[in-house]
Amino acid sequence: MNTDWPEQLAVRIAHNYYNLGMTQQQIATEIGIGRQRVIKLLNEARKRGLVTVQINSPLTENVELAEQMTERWSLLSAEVCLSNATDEYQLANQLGAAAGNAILPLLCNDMTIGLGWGITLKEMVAQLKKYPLDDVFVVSLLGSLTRRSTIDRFEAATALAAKLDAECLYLPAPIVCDSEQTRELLMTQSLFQDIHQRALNADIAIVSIGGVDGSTIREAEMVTDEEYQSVLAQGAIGNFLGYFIDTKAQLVDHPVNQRVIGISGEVFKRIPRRVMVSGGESKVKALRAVLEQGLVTDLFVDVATAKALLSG
Amino acid sequence: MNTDWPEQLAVRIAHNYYNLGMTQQQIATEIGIGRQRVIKLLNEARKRGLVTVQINSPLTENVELAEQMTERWSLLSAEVCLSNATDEYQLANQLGAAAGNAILPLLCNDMTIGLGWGITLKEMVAQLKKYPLDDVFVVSLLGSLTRRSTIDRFEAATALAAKLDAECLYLPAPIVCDSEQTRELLMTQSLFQDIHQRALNADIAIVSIGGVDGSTIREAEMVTDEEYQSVLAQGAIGNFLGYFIDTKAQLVDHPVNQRVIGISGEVFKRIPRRVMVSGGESKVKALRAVLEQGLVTDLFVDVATAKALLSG
DNA sequence: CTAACGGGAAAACAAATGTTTATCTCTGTA
DNA sequence: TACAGAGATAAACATTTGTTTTCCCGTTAG
Repeated sequence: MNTDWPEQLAVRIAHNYYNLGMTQQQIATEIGIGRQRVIKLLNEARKRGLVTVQINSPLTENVELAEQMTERWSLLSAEVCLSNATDEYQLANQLGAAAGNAILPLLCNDMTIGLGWGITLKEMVAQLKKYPLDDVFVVSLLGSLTRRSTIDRFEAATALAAKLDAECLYLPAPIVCDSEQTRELLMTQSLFQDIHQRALNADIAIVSIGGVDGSTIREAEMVTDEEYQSVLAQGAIGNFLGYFIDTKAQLVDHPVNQRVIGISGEVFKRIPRRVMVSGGESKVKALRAVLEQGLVTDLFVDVATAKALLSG
Repeated sequence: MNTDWPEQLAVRIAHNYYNLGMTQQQIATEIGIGRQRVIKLLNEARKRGLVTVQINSPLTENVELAEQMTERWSLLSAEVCLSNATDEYQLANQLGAAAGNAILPLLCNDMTIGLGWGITLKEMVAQLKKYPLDDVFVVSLLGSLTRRSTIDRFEAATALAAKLDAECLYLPAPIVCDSEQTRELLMTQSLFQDIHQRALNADIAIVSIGGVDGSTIREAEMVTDEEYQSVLAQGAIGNFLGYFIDTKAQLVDHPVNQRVIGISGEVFKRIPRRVMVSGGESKVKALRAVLEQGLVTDLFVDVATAKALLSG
């Protein structure tokens, strides 16, 4: 395209500049040409691939994946963490460590933090360092009791509140009630209403997602196996904020969803900052659905999950 | 040595900076850290080898070799040219092309140019583009006639003068006289003296060197085979400015050297700019000797020769 | 021969980069 | 609790880098 390209000269300049660290002016005077010629050749050398900058790190890929996701789903931020996890617990642990560090700067005084539920968030909070704030409330976005016990492996709100010196408000209700009637009854209680309202007005929400295999869901005995199979058959691909959702992140039309103590996607969207921390092959479908609907603003996943998400 | 190094952050910054072309300030604000932290991490990333700059060109090596030679022998300039030559002629041709381009900028009006002799210089001059100057003289540094003919394959002064619109002064004498007496006689001629003086006062000299195999020397029948063998036995490793020199670039103590019409190293050194254009395995020893003695200020060689020179 | 054309150099300017200093917050230690 | 030390930010400053404008010179087309 151009006239003849003085490669030897360009190489010499590039070598002096990048390897020897000379200044462009020095190079120009030494060779006896104008400084802007040095600039031009340096730029062209990069355009032509004569000069290449390499970033040698296993983390390089992570950063690139994070950027692609930020771009694709218009996120405020995304972070991909390295993981060699062989089971769900390890993954939650590693993901939690990375997410915890990144989330702290988002928190400040006089904030209300809505918190989800699950092993990932529990792990994240557990690894969080002490970070005292003033006048902060941590509010459960979902019911917090399971059928099995009152103190369980998945509840994170209390622990987070402790780390932040915050007050903890949690919904004294199961995630999925026994019946629609129970749900109605609970929801009319004024205390319950207060807390629920508070959750809706949170400044930031930190949530995870339940995957298609439903391991956590079943372990917690949120629903019976029969119910679970039934809702799956109805098109459920995961559980978000207590509700079973389909590939469009819409609530599955199934009686179980009528008994959930949670908040719907549309209402959830009113919370300005919505951080998703999740990972694992079983959650990819649900994650993608939630992302496509713009339900979250910030995303933390592991490499494998990021790749899976982007490849769809 | 340091505390923990935030590699993920560094990678992210490096990626944004080098691959995406963002400004350091942009990166700092986007991530929410200070600009000098970006600078520090960027620098450290390079120091740690996290970020690598590669120059992808076969010429890269040439430039590096040239720099090493410049450094090692305190040259004003050096250039190494790529060559795939299989014979002496090709090499002279390629070397000449590179040297010619690089030499032109050294020439200017009102200059006296001392010129050596040999196939390399002849080739160089032949490929030179027309470059008219004013009041320039081209002077032979050596006798210019061989035993074989008056117009020969090695004389370059006339051709150079033509390219430069310069006047050509050449020594109407053989390089090596038949006898010491002939030399004495020639040297007393006033015309001869004039030209010789002129050569000594040249502003720039462009010379080559005769190698240890003496191919050119014998082809030109400068000396007889017997004489050549004899001078070799005396320690000659090459021919510089007509004289046979040893590994210290000193004149070999041999009758042939008494019959040479040329100038000695010490006198030659008075010429401020002394450009050597040469190459080939057979010339390495002689070249190194000349370089070690600081006899030249500028050097043009091919890759193979450069490597050989530096490896000694 | 003249008139565009294009590349390169010089100069002036704008922007980015690097450096220094002061200050602040954590951290570990006495 | 008090106190040095490391690491980070902010601000001011010096230097380097990039861009724009203008001019010169050699080339080329008419």
